[in-house]
Amino acid sequence: MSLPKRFPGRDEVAAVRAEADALEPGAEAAETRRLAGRVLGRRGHGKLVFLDLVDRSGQIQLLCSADRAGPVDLDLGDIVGATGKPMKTRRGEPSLAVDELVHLAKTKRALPDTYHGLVDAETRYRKRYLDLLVNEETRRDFVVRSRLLTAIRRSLDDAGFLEVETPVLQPRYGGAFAEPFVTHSNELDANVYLRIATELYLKRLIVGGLERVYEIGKDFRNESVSYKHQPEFTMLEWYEAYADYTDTMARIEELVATVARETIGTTEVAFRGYQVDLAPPWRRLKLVDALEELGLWTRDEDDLRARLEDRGVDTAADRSWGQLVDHALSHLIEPELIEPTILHDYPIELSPLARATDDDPTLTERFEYFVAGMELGNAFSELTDPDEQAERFAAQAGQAGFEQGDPDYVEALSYAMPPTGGLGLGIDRLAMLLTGRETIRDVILFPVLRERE
RNA sequence: GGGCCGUUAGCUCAGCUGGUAGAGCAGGGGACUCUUAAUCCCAAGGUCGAAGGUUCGAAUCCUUCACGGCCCA
Repeated sequence: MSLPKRFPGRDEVAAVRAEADALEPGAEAAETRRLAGRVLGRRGHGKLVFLDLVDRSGQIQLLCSADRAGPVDLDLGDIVGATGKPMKTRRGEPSLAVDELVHLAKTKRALPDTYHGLVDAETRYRKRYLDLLVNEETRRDFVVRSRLLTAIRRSLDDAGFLEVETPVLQPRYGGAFAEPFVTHSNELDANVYLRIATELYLKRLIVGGLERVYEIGKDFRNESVSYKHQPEFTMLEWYEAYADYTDTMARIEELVATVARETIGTTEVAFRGYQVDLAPPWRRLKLVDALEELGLWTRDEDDLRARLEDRGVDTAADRSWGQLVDHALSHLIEPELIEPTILHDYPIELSPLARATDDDPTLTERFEYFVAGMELGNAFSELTDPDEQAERFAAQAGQAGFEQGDPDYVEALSYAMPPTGGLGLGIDRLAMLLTGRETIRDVILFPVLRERE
């Protein structure tokens, strides 16, 4: 027997539920409604059967009496279409009194336990469809993620930004310190890299006069996996001509607060045991002051290494003063930045694409911002001078894990780039914050896992 | 890469110092017209992650491997 290929005129479960909820217990509405979804609960009572029907909008009880809808023959997990009238049971449960129930799809396997849900982390990630089916919170959190992206786009579009797309496959990778994935183009007979950042292409567009651009897309970093790292992750980058990093600070704190209000209805979030308010203004803290407070501000590499070792930090892998500062930042400062904090004015050695500050040529107009001990993103007043950019690249050339240099990008700058404020925001981390999920795997539908067998 | 923990029925979990595998839910059969983890009765369900080893006997002890989780690098 062939099952129906469509079910037109469908109503949303949540809407019908609201309609039914407004009735008096025992009452039934006059209007017919049509619902479709998956049956996740059944309470048989002889010729009266109660089903729990779930669609993306919510859950409602179907009341099927044999004399009205005929016998009910289905398994938990089947997808059905129900036609009937909104009603409220004598016990006050909003329901649909079913006149006709049709099978739209039949399950051939038993669903995971709908009471305990699907708990096993590995199965939840490998078979996300089951996680979504059975765990309402999973469904809810991925809706939040989707709305968050919509809210970001709306905010930036309203502010006059253009959404653009730049290459994922790049002949030369840049814009961040990271290990790339390498692949090969048969046609070009050349290695190409999966992008680690969109930065250098987006700034070419600023040179080209697009003034305000952003891209939301995947970056790829061939590095370790942790609760806040995945090899494939989603990043927002924007670039705004005629703005500096102070303008960017104002824009990001406003954006995050707006997105939070639009997606979860509040700027107050609970994350990793902390309760934080994302509403601006965020705390501003100079990196040098933060280091000084810890007794770690020194320009001397050996001295800094000794002070870090005194605090039990293993610096064996750090091969420069800059790396030591970075290590101090991630191990000793970042975990303490609980309230939303903008940490600014980074050493020039760590910031080859950022413009120097007016007061101190060894520092740059760069900031990173943190919430609940986790970095959300990175931003700066963009270095626009082609000669200085070429020198900065040269200074880093050959150092493992550092910026590779990009002559084509330097050439673009030589056509004059307006002063520009740029920013990156880790979308997955923002999703973690807004959903309260403690691991990035819980906000990425299909996180990386090793292949079985 | 290192340390620790985990892997038993479709799902959630028991299984003691080694004696040959259990429950609840789901799935099968039946009863039941206001239930909501509905209830009740019946029957069924397993390469105990994999491979070796110790032992009369291994889900249990040992070794290696796979996958996952947490922490560290």
